[in-house]
Amino acid sequence: MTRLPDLDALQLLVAVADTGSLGKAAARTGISQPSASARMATLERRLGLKLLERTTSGSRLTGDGAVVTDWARRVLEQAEALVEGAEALRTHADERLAVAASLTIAEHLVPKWLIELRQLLPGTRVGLTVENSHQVVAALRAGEVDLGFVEGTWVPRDLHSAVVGRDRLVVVVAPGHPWARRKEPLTAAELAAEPLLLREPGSGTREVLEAALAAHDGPAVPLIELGATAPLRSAALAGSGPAVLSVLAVAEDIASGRLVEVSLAEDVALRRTLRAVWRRGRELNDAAGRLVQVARGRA
Amino acid sequence: MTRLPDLDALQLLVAVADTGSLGKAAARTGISQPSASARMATLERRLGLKLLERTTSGSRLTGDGAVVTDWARRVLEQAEALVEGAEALRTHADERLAVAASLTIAEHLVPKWLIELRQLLPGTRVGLTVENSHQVVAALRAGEVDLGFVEGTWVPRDLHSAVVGRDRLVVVVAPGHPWARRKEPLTAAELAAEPLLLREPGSGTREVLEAALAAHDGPAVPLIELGATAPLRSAALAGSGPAVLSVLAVAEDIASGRLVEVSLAEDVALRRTLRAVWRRGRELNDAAGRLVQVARGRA
DNA sequence: AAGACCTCATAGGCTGTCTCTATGACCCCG
DNA sequence: CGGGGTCATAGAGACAGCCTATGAGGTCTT
Repeated sequence: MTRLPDLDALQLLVAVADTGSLGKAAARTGISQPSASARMATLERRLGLKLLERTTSGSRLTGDGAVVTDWARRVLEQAEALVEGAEALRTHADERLAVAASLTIAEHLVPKWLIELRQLLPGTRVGLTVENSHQVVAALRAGEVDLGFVEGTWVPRDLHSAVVGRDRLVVVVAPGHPWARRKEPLTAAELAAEPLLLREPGSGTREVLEAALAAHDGPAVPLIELGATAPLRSAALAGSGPAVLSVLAVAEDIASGRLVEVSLAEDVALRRTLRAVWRRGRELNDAAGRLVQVARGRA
Repeated sequence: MTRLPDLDALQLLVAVADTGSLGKAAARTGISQPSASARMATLERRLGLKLLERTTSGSRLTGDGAVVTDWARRVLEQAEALVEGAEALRTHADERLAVAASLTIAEHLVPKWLIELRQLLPGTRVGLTVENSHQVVAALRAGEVDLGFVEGTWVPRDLHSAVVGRDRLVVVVAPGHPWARRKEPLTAAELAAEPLLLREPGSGTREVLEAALAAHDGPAVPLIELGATAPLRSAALAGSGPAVLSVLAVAEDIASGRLVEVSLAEDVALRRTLRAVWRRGRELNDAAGRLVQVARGRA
């Protein structure tokens, strides 16, 4: 089994990289200097790499150390997003700011927003509920949550809303697929005729796709229908066929080349708007307003 | 300080999600069933969430559990990439397949390729050296490595090469920046006139930018010059100004909306090719060939 | 040139956590 | 109404990590 590293050790490594000294890094992470020394030694032993150049005037990263530190930052970023998200889930509705978000937004965006919000308002407790768009609206109307995030074109009349971003559905294929080498954008008619890997009927992404292809006799009978994003992505990676899903779920796969995005002609409209939603009449309190600002990119 | 979770516990959580049983998950991760039970209990306590619905016929995820598991998968993916990368750095040249890669590729792509390669050829040991493009070529010529990965337009005459992908330099700004709301693509002249956040002269990204803007009197005097990608990204996130860096470094920031990519007019050519390179004469062995295939997306 | 100050490493002792095996309680199914 | 599956509890043991105290080495300043 892969012997996984210790997150505390990675955090310490990053601290050393930032401060240039084992002692300062130890202070920053709240442990003693000898412990930090030992911890780094075991990390180095476990990875089998020399990460630090220890001199009497501090510790600098070796070449390998710099590369590993870069990877470590990414691991920690994801871990912190998990912790923030979990905290938001935990403190639910009984705290200062109760938020409900649809699944895509909750999974991919909310944790990062919360990390940023925490820097702006360190004391704020945020509770997060994960629901579908209709449930989010219901929770808002019932006063169970202060703020909601939904995707879709649909605008409820009795609620305020603000656009915080856009989601794009993309058609992705494994690199071996013929579409991976296409130069010309895919037309709506072509996409409508092709059997695809899709989310189940009734899901948000499926509805967007159906609306976009309705004029061309909707999507063809799917190759596979799956109830969640993760297995859909796996199927696409395995080369089962073209999949349609949110760019948020596959951005990194596209960037790294594990999946190829098939460009679409302009007659295929697979965008949907991400909105913050709240109750009319009830003004946004400070925390909610800030969160919307963060989500919009602190305008 | 944020109490970080234990990676082993996250791995166990994912195993429970996959197998549907604490006992099976325990077996899969190589610990006893009671340990698994206790471990999950402490994870739940630490996060303050009920993750599992324990029944006498197995354990299923709760709603919160499903969301946390999704986040956990992302954490683990990054952690495994770190371990794979570290192993490759460690086993260097004294093993079956020695690889040299330039920094951008090594940081962002190689670990994922190695994870995939390991699934295809479990026994293969890969050694990784991180160098700049010129050093990679030198190492190939000297026979120190079997395979290299470089970025750039430049093609050495005495080496074989295969295109494995493309890198794109992007102009990114924090969401509050005026350019974030632009509709029209940015022209080369406009970009050349604007003070930017840049890598230092001589770096690969800087050279590409200079070549692209040479016709318009090069880039303007930079706002800041930084020697690595990570601080450049941080500066951009902080809103210091428009930054120019590889899309690989900021793909997720763009997807999540923390940074906004400014679209560029067609007269700004900021692409560079990623190539696998090897020695003429010396045929690629099985492992090297597979790795190239993986990098190209198993064509 | 020498003391002050910084760096990191080592030693010894302790606490705490995680582990295992063994067992029990519960439920489903035949 | 047993058998086979689930998970929880209990008690003992091992190991890893932490801390304080100290030492050794280098740098900077006076």
